[in-house]
Amino acid sequence: MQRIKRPFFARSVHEVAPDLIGATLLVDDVGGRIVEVEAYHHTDPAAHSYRGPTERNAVMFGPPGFAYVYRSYGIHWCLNFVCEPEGSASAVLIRAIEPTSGFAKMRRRRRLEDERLLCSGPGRLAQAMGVTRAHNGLPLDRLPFELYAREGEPEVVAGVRIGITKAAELPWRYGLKGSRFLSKPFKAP
DNA sequence: TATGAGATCAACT
DNA sequence: GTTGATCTCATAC
Repeated sequence: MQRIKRPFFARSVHEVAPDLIGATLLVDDVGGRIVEVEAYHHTDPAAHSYRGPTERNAVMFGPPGFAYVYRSYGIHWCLNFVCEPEGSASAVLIRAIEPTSGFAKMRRRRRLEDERLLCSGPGRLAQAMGVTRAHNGLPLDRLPFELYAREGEPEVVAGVRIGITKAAELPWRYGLKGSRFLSKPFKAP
């Protein structure tokens, strides 16, 4: 498998997001195939970067190809990939993964048997893969991250984003068509 | 199947 | 003090 390098992320978040569907993401050898993502652009009221830099979102304003990890609802961690030229503060939220390696670790961390629910949601996949604040600002082309390009062209579907109230109508959610590991189904065309 | 509470942190009013 | 890029568990249809 071909490793994804940092320049891959130095493009519009709207190109990078669908291109990530089908790619393989591992953190300390635990992870799988990316089946669902959402794009967040700095001009987007729903993006953390919309109102400018803060201590939390500082990584989003840095160079592309780095991980932005934040605390969600005080409970969960969520993993993003920073995109576009440095300073444009756009990122892709990784929302669901089809587990392919490290099942034992994921089950232990999640205290859950059901494979389908191990990584089907941003908070769930971060917990299963052991992603925390410690990963915020780390480069995606170096350990503990491993990111491999997809082979072939998967069928990608788009839809409206989930769980947000601002700019909720924008169709910036992308998924692998027919995957049973999506956090929620995409509406039929 | 669907709705509701609770957990609990950082940004914002 | 309120809200949110969430998830789990409980209770009600």
